[in-house]
Order: sequence, then C-alpha cells, then structure tokens
Amino acid sequence: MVLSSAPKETNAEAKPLYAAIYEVVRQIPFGKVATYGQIAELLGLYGRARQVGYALFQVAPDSDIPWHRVVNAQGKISRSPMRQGNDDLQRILLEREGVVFDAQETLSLALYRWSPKHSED
DNA sequence: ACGGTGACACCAG
DNA sequence: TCTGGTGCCACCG
Repeated sequence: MVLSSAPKETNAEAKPLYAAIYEVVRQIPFGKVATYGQIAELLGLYGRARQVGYALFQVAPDSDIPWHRVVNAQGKISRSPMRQGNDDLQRILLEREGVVFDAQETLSLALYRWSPKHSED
C-alpha cells in the first residue's frame, strides 16, 4: 500500500506495538480470558500492563478483536468513567461465552485463564 | 517540554 | 481487607 497520504490514524497499523498487542488478544480462545499483565509479559513488556489497557481502549466495541477477554489481575472487569457502560458490555459478552462471575463480579482466573502455547493456531 | 492521568500490577504497612 | 506509594510509559492539554 502506498502511504502517500499517511493519515494520523491511531489504529493498529499505525502502532506496531498496538498491532502486536491485538495479535496476542486475538489468540485468546472463546471462553478464555487473559490479564493485562499477561498480555504485556507475552510481548516482553513486563510491567507495562497499562499500555495494554490503553491499546484496548482504542479498539472499537464492534472490532474483530476479542477485547472483552482481557481483565485485570484480580479477575475483575476494570471499571472506568471513560467506558460508560462498555464495562457492562464486557461482562455480557463474557457471560455469552460461558464465563461465570461470582457475587463480587469476579471470574475465576484459575478456571478461565488462557495458557498460551507455542503451537497456538 | 512538562505534568497530570490512567481498561494495570506489585509491594509495604 | 484496604490504603497508599512506586514503576511503567503513552496520551493529552
């Protein structure tokens, strides 16, 4: 593709790091979840979980990226004023995949955490 | 350039 | 359990 115009799109293609993050997120299978720190670590970005969250923030809810399969280290959906309901959508999408939340709105990481393998795919 | 903020995580009290 | 501080670093004004 000719990038003659080079629009300032804050998309995946514009940010190699984000593209890498999205690729990992895409690996998460149906019914499984991963934590922000886990995603970061897989990319050799230990300690930079925030960037993962920021990358996902830029993903549209209707994207093909299963952004809803990423939760925090406590197994909870990170609530934020900025999300205005998308956090609820995340829970709904997860429940559609069979993920069960307890009374504390927490899911069992021991049960649903995705274990990446070399021969994924 | 700079400081505040944040879909996080970890550690000390 | 909860609070507060630290590390990380991209984004925004």
